[in-house]
Amino acid sequence: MSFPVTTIASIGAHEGQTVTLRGWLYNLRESGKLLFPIFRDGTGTIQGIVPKAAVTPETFDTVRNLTQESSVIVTGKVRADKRAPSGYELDVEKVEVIQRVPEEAPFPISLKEHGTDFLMEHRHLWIRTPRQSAILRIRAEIIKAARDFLDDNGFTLTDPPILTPAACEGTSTLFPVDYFGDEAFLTQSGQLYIESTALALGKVYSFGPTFRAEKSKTRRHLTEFWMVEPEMAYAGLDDLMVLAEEFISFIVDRVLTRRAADMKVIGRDITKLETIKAPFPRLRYDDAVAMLNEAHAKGLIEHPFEYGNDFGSPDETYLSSQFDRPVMVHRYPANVKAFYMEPDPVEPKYALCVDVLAPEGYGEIIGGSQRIASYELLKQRIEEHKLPIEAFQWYLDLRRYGSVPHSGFGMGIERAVAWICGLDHVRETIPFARTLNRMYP
RNA sequence: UCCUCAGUAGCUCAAUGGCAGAGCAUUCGGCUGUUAACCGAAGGGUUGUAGGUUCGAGUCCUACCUGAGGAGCCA
Repeated sequence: MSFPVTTIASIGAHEGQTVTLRGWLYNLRESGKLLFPIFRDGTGTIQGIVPKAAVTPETFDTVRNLTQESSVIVTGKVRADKRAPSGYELDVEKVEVIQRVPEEAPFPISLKEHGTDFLMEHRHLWIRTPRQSAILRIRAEIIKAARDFLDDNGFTLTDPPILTPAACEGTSTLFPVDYFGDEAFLTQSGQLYIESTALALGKVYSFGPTFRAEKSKTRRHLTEFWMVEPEMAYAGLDDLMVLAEEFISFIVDRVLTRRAADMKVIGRDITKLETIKAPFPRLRYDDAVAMLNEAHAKGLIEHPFEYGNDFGSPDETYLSSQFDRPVMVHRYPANVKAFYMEPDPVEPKYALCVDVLAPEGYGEIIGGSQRIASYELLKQRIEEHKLPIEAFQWYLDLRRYGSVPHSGFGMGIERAVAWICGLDHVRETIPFARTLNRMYP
């Protein structure tokens, strides 16, 4: 006799029915002749109950001798129970053991606390725990939401190359790779390439991995991370800021709607996300500097801010803490920003750029700008930054043939996930984080 | 690259310069409603590496290794 195979996430639809679950033993508690095995199947966890009097001696012994993370196929009857955290329990009738974890080499991740190094060393197993699984499901939802938003708003996915001949921006440190005897680099941004696809297709985006060889050791940095980068032809900075705030609002709303159970598992305070609705506050760089100076005068931030610099991490944290939703800081001094950014026609010392700072101290999650449309100005900027002009001829072509105002931004997926999940480090936002000191597993 | 901190049982951590300890995990026993269950017992150690000071070093000193947090840089 067989029963429908179901998932724990949808177990409520089978109340009163006998179902089969395929998963693993998460934990086992025992009270005399009662066993309480907790099963997980990748969609959630559910507690089973096995009274000695209700099953065969063989089934009772099998369950009693199960070890953490042994793989099992369980058949039982779904019963609503107020005592259960999820509202349901499983009256176990039959257990088939697929592989029993031997006790002399037990599953390393216990239910107690572990240190960061140990957990990262066992990341391939750590991801089985409820909290980590929930984060990975939320990450998937954020990516899907980002892509759905762009797909449904007329953007075409265009994949830029990952192997590139030279630095896109000439600033970040790149990972070199041997390319049949020549030197190539892993991409640090698809932007220059999607500028060209935007002039071909109008509105485009890329979604893919990005590599930075900088020796950053902070909670906000990975050497390999994922970015989503929309780019729009015939669009200026104001259009870009509207896109950014609607994009983020959509993603947050989608996560709150579809991943509420996972947000509960990780203990995220969602009242801090329910306020995330467009429009977002807009703050000129100069006004942000004024806020920082005022904060320093009141002793709220340690170091005085020197006009003309880019914001440091403590500065971003202070600025974002002043708002209940992401704040868009725009029009930075052109000389601290990338060579390709369009100067403000009103005051050319400012760049038509925007950084979106996430609330709660999560820092910059989006950086974007209107791109220089003029051939002469772009050529001049490339020369000023001492970039190899030959490598940028194709990029200059975009300004030779039908140049138009165009704009785009990049959003770091891991920083967005860290913010939305309320995590204290981006290493938990991706299945296998690549950091300065870690390549294993 | 710089600054700060850490490294002791499988894991998380104690130990005034004076016998190497606890909780969890594992094994055994007990408990019919447990929620990181609880109670009892057992096994489990080259104190990151190398050198030094000392009657005596997990503890003090020097160098190195590994990791963490932060700065810079960035998303």
